[in-house]
Amino acid sequence: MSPTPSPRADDPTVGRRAQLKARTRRDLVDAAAGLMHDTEGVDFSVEDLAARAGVSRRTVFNHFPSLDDVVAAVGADAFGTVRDALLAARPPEPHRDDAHARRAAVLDDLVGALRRADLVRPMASLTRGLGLAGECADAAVVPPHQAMLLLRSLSEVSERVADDLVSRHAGVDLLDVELLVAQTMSSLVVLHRHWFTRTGAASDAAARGVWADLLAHLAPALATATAPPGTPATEGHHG
Amino acid sequence: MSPTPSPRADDPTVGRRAQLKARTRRDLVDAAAGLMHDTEGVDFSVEDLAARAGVSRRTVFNHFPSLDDVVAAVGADAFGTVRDALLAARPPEPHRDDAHARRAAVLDDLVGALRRADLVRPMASLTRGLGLAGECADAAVVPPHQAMLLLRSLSEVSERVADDLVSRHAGVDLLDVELLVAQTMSSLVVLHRHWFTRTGAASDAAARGVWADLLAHLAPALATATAPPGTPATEGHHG
DNA sequence: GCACTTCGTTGCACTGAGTGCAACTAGCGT
DNA sequence: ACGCTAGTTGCACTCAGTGCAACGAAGTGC
Repeated sequence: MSPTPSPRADDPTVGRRAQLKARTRRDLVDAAAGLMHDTEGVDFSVEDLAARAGVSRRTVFNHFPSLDDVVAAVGADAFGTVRDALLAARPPEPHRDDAHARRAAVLDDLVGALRRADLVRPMASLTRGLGLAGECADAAVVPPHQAMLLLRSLSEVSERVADDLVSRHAGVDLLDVELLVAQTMSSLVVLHRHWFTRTGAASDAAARGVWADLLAHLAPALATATAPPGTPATEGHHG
Repeated sequence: MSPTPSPRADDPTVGRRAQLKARTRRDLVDAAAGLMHDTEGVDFSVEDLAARAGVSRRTVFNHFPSLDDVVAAVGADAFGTVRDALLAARPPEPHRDDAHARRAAVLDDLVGALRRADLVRPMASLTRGLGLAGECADAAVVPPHQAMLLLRSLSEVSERVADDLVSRHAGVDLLDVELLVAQTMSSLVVLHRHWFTRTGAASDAAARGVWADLLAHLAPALATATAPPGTPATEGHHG
C-alpha cells in the first residue's frame, strides 16, 4: 500500500548497520499500515504486528515507545505527500523586507503545498485505518483518542515541514513559521472532521470537491490570524 | 491547590445521584492534580490515584477511559481560566456584514480572553505536573506524548470555548470558529515550548513578560485588523 | 412505608501493553 | 583475527485497562 512513497531514506549515515535498522522500522510501519487497513481499526495486538513485520515482539518497542507512536508513524508516512508537494515546488523569490510579507509568503508556500498535495487519499486511508468508518459513522463524532492520533501524525510531519519552510524562506522568524505550521495542521484536523461527517471518508470526486471547498475555508481563517488588512494574501480563491 | 477554580458544576440535572458522581469525579481530578504536583510527573499508579481519591481502582475507569484522560481533565481544569475570561467579558457589538470582519471579531474576542486570562499559572503548573521541568529542562525539548497531553487539555476547553464563541457572535460560520479556536489552541502549544525553553516554566514577572511577548506573536494581525490600517501594530517585540 | 428498578461503586479475574535485563549476533574499527 | 559496538531476541515482571457479577443506595410507583 505504501511502498516508500517518499524516498527520503538517503541519509549520509548509511552504514550497513543503520540500513538494516531502517529496514526493520519500515517493515514495522508497513505492517502496521496493513493491519490497520485489514482490521479497519487499531485493534491488532503487538504480537500481531511483530509477526507481520517478521520481527520479535521486543523489537517493536526498540523502535517505538508505544503502539500510538507506530500509528503516528503510519499517519506521518501517509501525510508525507504534503512535504513532497512542498519540496516539489521551487522556493519563491528569496527575500522580502517587512515581516508581514515574509509571513504571507510562507503561508502562501504552505497552503499551496496543501492544495497541490493529494490529501484526500491519506485522509480516507487514515480514517478507515483508525476505525472511524465502522465505529462512529452514524454518530458522526471523532473520539478524542483517534483525533489525537490524527493530530500526532500531522505533528510528525509538521516539524519537518517547518524546517523546510525556514530553509526555503531565508530570514523569516522561526517562531512565526512554527506557529503557522501548527495552526495549519490543527486546522486540517477540524477540516477532516467536517469532511468525514459530510462524505463518510470517501475518495471519489465528490469527496474531493468537498475537501477543496473546506480547504478554501482554511486560507481565509489563517489570513485572519496572520495577515495584515492591506495584504490580500490568499483570499478569494474558491473552487 | 485547585479548589474548584471555576464553579461550573451547576447543571440542571442535579439529582442526588449525579451529585455524588460529580463529587467522585472531582475527587479523582483533584487527586490526580495533587499527585502530578507531588511526583513532578505522571509517574503515579492507578492504585495511587484511587487511594488518594478515596475510591476503588475500578471506579477510576468508570469515569475515565484511561489515565491520559484524567490528566487531560486536570489540564482542562487548569485552562478553565480561558473560558472564564471569555465569559467574563460581555460580547462585542452583535453583527457585522462581511465574513472577514466577523472572523476578526471572533479572533478579537478569543485573543482578548487569552490576554486577560492568567495563562502563566496553569502553564507553569502543567509543565511541572507533566514532569517537563525535571526531565528535559536541559534538553529543552518536549517529548511528543507530553505535548499531546498538553494539546488534549487545550482541546478539552476548545470545544466549550468554540460553542461559547458561536453563541456570542451570531451569524458567524461554525467552521470558521472551529478553525480559529483550533489554530489558537495549537499555537499555545508552540508558545508554551518557546516560553518553557526561555524561562524554565517559572511563574515570576519575568516569565510573564516573556509570555506576553510570545502572545504578541500569536496575533500580530489582531492589532492591525481591529485597528485602522496604518497602525504599526505590535510588531517589533523581540527578545 | 414498601416493593421494585436503576445506577454508581466495588472486587475479582483476565488480557495485553510496556520495561528491564541478560544473552546472542552481526557490523565495524584496529 | 581481535575487541567493541549496536540491533535483535527471549524472558520475566509490573501495571493499565476490560468484562462480569455482585452490593448498596438513590429514584419510582403503590
